[in-house]
Amino acid sequence: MENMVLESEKIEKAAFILKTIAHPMRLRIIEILGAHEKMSVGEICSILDCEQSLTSHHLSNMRLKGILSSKREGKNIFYSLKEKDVTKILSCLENCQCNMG
Amino acid sequence: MENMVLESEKIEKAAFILKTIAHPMRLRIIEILGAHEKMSVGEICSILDCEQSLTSHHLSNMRLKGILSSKREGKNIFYSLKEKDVTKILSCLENCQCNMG
DNA sequence: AATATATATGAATATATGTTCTTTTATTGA
DNA sequence: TCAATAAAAGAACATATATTCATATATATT
Repeated sequence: MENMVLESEKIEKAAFILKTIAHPMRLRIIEILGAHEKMSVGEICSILDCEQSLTSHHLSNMRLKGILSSKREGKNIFYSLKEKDVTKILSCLENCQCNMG
Repeated sequence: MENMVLESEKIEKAAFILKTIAHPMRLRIIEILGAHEKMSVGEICSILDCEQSLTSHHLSNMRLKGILSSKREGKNIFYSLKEKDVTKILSCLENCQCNMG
């Protein structure tokens, strides 16, 4: 294709990232971490009003896939965005949405 | 949350859109339609080098979910982006990716 | 009307995802 | 060392998604 924005390898990567974040809870997590630098699992749980285990599954899923990083401090484990840039996808969606659906 | 970019209903919507497009073939379709205004199923098939039925499934999936629209002209059915704004998600990804993963 | 072409549709299937519940591991502090 | 707290990990399950194959529908052409 002439005007391709993304070449083939990058398309795969893009799809992978989108798939990883395409879930309401995970988007909220990204939003929270976009605003907070780092946050413990417990704090995230209570903000999202979501069970520990489920929250933890989502968090480690995103960590495994390279979106988040984590660091233990005492009893807590703090998660943060590996690249703040992901939040740009959210603001982008914010703009797109008015017109769509 | 204080600094929320997206409120709750919009988060759901955003997740829905992301989920809908989070697939290599579908991203390519969006890319193509971002560059072409409208294109027939057959043309899309051959550009993607993808089987008719699979292509059609992806296309109607995205149409059902409000990302694409379609219009028959003779034997062909032409698809187009319902909102060109979706392509912004791709360019956004393009920028994000250099740093991620 | 018969045929060819373009596309959609549906069933079948394999695979992936999301969620819940239970158990385990790590850390701290008594 | 024991109990408490924080989080991870794993099994089980339900649900969703992607793909293939076969068939149906719509249009155009003869």
